[in-house]
This record gives sequence, structure tokens and C-alpha cells, in this order.
Amino acid sequence: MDAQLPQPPDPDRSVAERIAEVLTRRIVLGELPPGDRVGQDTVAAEFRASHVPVREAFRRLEARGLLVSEPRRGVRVAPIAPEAVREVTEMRAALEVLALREAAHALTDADLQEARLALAAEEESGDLIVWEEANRRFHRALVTPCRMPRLLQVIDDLHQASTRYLLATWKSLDWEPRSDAEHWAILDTLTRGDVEAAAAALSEHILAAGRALRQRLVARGRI
Amino acid sequence: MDAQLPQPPDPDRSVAERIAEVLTRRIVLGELPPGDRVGQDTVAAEFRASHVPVREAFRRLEARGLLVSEPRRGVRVAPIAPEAVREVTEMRAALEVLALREAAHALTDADLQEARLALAAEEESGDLIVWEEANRRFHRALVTPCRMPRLLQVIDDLHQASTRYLLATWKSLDWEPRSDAEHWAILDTLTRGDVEAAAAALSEHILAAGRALRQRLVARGRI
DNA sequence: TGATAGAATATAGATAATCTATAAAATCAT
DNA sequence: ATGATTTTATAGATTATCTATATTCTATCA
Repeated sequence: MDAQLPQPPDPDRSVAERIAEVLTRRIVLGELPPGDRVGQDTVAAEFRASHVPVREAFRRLEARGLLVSEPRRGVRVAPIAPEAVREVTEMRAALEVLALREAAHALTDADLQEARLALAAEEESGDLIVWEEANRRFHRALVTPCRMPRLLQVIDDLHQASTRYLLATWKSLDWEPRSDAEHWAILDTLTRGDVEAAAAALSEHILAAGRALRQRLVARGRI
Repeated sequence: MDAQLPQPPDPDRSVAERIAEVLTRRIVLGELPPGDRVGQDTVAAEFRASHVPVREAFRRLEARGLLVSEPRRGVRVAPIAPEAVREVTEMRAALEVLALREAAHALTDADLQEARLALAAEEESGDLIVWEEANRRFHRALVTPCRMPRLLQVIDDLHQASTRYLLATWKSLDWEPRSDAEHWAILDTLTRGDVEAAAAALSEHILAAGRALRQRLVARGRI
């Protein structure tokens, strides 16, 4: 791991925020594997910062479930367990359905167009990470119009966790594009104005993806 | 406000944790009103601590939605807005129903007994704060057996927010015990093993309480 | 007189050096 | 070899200090 590039000072964002952002990316992408200890002095040295903003960044990531903190023993990257995958999946299903139902009232043509563009980007992606970016963009397009910031924040945190589980499980190699059919089906029912059908499809889609992920994770764990 | 009592050192909990706990209580109870600025040096002086653990406590409370942070301007107590009440209510309904469905598999007689005791405590309470404690205990008894720590944490944060809205709106004066009938109905259906009916009743109960709260809040806002 | 530009002040955010307590590692004695 | 003990590394916290920004106060001018 090479040293942090001298980031533009950017006085609008605190040092803690920038550290939190970089650490988040590393954990989600799997560069920092589950269980790894994250030393505050190491991080501070890398970012040429003191331990104060580092600790603040730790607290943010802890709240998002990416780090776990043990008193007097520092923090480590949260483990990846099948039960956690199930939990995050079910929470996402419940909350994205809620957000979609609320968003449906306010859904504009531009929102639907954005969702379509996201699905097009999915189909053009040859890489798991790129596909996941488009996948996230699609889900976000469906729920963002609900205008419920707290709900959207929690959904975002959960999706981040999902992404981490996905990337840790599929490793970009043995991956082929999938589930796009479900995505189009959700978008179709929504375009037709059938919110309940779209909600049901979205829920089933999230749960199915979660089941597949968990199965694969358990299988990998047994090898 | 008098000075902080010399707390037992308690080496198992960090200074940041203790500060976060006390600030949480003050915000939920309304001692720190919405919009109030919370100065880091003021808090540090009161707890005879440095600004470092204070800032960590701020980050924890920010993640729970009790504080909002404005860059270079510090933190203030989160405002109480009808839209936020609605948001928290709907999230609670969705997530507590999910938790209840999962908990139902594992529900023991002891859990049901705990719920009954909580309802008895509600009926004996003459004070809004005491009632709310029992109310929380009841809801917790229903969902805790699901054994999904992340879900339970989010539910807990949301319930804390609900409590704050409740106490800010009803002010302990013009309050009379209510909604206990709904509580008993939920418990009855659950005792009979009808999980779906209990889930529906729980959802409707949370949403109804939220509607009442929001109406009252809007009415108060107009006076 | 009132609005506004500019100086003064308070404070958020951050640094650096330092301290204590504890967990982990290394060493020593049996 | 193994168990006890010392050493070492580091988390958590303090204190003093620094800079940049918000806010407040004040003085000037239309």
C-alpha cells in the first residue's frame, strides 16, 4: 500500500471525513479484510494527521457497521458472517420497499430515465465492481425521490454493507452479469404505475440476491 | 445546570462513552432543546475532560440522529420536524414488524411474561417518562428474541428518537395513559400464536401513535 | 439614523508531545 | 517445556498550542 496522495486541502471537508471516506472504500472493496486490526497511529501516520481525527473516523465507521471496537484493544474490520448477510438483506428489503412506496408518489420521468440508464450501464459492465456501481445507482434511483433523509442514510449504509459482502464473496473472477431481468421487471411494473407489484418484486429481488450470496458464502466457508 | 457528579471511574467504559450517554439522556429528555448549540469546550469543562472524547461522543450522537454537525460551526441538537417524526415512525413500523416476525420463531414464555410485566408497569405509571420506559420495555421484549444485533440497534436508535419526539410534544402535563388496549391486543394475538395478526397490529399501533404525535406537534407549532 | 465595512473575539478543528493502563510478546526461571 | 514475569506496543486520554472561520462588536459613512 503506497502512501496517501497529497489530497487537495479542501477546507469544506474535515480531515476526519476524508479519512472515513478512504477507509470506507478500502473496507468495502476488501483491501482491508475482515478481522484486520486498524491501528490509529498507523492510519494517522499514513494520512499525516494526528490521532484525533482518526478516532473520529473510527467512530463514524463503527456506527456504519464497518468497524468493530473492542475497549482498550482498538478497532478491527467487521467480520463477514452469514447471519449478518441475512440481517442486512432483510433490513434492506423492508426499508427499500418502504422508500419505494413513498417515492412512488413523487416519481418523475427523469427518475425512471435515470433508473433505465443505470440498467443500461449494468449491461455494459464487464467487471463486478462496475456492475455493482450501476446496481447501486439503480436502487438509489428508485428510492431517492422519497425525500426521507434518515431512511436513505440507513439504506445507504446497508447497501454499502451488501456491496462489501458481494465483493468478498464473488471476487470479480467467477462472476457473470445476472439478475438484470429482475431489475427490468421492477422498472416495468413501476413504469406501468403498479407500485405494489414493483414493491413486491423489489423485495423478492433483494431477498433472492441475499439468499444467493449467503449460500455461496457458506459454501466457500466449508471449502 | 450543576456540575457533573464525580462518576465512578469505571475503567470498562471510555470517557467518550460516558459523555455520549449523558448527552443522549439530556437530549431525549428535552433538557437540551432542539437547535441548541453544544460547544465542545463547554462539555469538556463540565466533564473535566479534554475535547477529544467530547468530539468522539459528538460523532456517536450524530450517527444516531440526535446531533447535527455543521462544518466549522460545531454541532447542535437535531431539530424536531413533523417530517422527521413521520420518517422515524414508518421506519420503526417496518423494522419492528420484521424483527417481530423473526423473533416469533424463538419467542419463549419468559419473553411473553416480560412483555406482560412491561404492560403492568405501564398501567401503574402515573408519569409520562415512567410510562415511556415501560412502553420501550414492551416493544423491546417483542423484538429482542430475533437475535439480529444490527436490526435491534437501528430499532433502538429509532425508538430513542420517538421518545424524544413524544416527550417534547406532550410535556408530561396534559398526558393521560393511552394505547394500552392496543398493546394488550398485540400481546394476545402473539400469545395465541397468530404472528401475522400480531405483526399487523404492531405496525398499525406504531403508525397510529406516530400520526397522533405528528398531529399534536403540528397543532402546537401553529399555536 | 441606519446600514455596512472592518476589527476583535470566540470557538471549531487540528497538531504535537506526553502520560497511563492494558494487551500482547518476549524472556527468564523452574 | 512450561508457567510466571518483564518488556514492549499501543489504545485512550490530557494538555498546550495553532489556524481558520463565525460571530459579534464597533466605527464609519451615506
